[in-house]
Amino acid sequence: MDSAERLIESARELLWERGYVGTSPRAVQERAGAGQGSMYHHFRGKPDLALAAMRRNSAELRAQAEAQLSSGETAFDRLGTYLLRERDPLRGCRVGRMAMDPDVVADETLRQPVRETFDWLRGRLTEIVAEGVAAGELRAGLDPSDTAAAVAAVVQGGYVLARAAGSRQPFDEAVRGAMGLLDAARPATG
Amino acid sequence: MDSAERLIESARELLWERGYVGTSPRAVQERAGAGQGSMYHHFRGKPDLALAAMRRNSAELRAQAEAQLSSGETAFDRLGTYLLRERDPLRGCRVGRMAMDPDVVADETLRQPVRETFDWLRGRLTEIVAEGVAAGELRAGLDPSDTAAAVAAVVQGGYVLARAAGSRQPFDEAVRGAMGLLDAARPATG
DNA sequence: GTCTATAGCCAGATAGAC
DNA sequence: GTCTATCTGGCTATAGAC
Repeated sequence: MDSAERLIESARELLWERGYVGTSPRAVQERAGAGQGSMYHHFRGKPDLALAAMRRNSAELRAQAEAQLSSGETAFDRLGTYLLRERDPLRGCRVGRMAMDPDVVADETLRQPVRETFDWLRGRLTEIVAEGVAAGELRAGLDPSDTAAAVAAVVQGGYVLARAAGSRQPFDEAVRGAMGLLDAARPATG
Repeated sequence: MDSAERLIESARELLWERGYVGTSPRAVQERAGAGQGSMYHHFRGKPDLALAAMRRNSAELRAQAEAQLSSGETAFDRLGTYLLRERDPLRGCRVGRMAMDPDVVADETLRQPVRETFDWLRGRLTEIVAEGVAAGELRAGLDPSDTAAAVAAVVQGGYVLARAAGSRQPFDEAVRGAMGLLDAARPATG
């Protein structure tokens, strides 16, 4: 693994742990075992390196989510696979975390990978809910787009509750709660 | 309003806008129109001032939430009042934001007001869901604690989605989605 | 209570040697 | 490509005068 690669990987980790504001080029270099000169040779500066790291984080998240969202027979199963997948709630979401960072949100370029990731996720969830409704598996009154946003929000909000509590319990409760509500929206049981 | 008061108010605003890591004592002093000496006379340092500001943010949030959670005839109405209350999603939550801050989460003292706020909120929501279930207004299978966590998470996650999108739309969708799912959990309509 | 001075360290970046 | 030197300025805090 060359220097540029190690710098990106280190930036990925630090952005996840400490956010954009809390991550310094110095700290990234140190973790990567690279010097100042190396970093500024490969990247224009902090925003440039962070962008490369964030794009990789986004791609990774999307690949994982897609795997879960396409796994399961029914729409309800696929939503369940996504919601109940094993996560580390106290670590939070490596992409969603960036949305709380003032310097990321203020910069259109830096925000782009974050925006695209969640646009895609909500779109994908919307499709699945719509399939469920079309198949009569979820009640007809359910708005696919709204329901999809709620599902995505439960996961992101679950991270907030878990980190606030210092325990994964609120996260687990929140996703179970979402599953319970989705279950209530099944005509067969509702 | 004296200096100490202005410092706390300025810290409140900056913590909301930029988080703990992104807020410097210098910036707080500048916004408050107070000097170094004044700040370090009234507070031991950055953590001490931040703690005072966070406690006030927590108290304010709790008072607002309690007002909404006690407004409405039925449990379903009270949850609706809470979820659909007017918010500024792009600004995010002044308490939940702190849960994403590494230096806050790492320090038990700083995390305390954040933890207490969400412990209280989830507890309060749990009571309301339990009342709804007991009254036959929400289906019996619904777990009060899990459902409460899901409701709280939708709001916190809605902020993440809105800030990622640069638009309040995903937030509004998420809370409408949550309302739709709660509606599906009413025996009368489900 | 508030001011100014001072301190040591870090952020973020540039320049030029190798 | 990577190194070291250097720069400006901000962070967080302390000390002592007023």
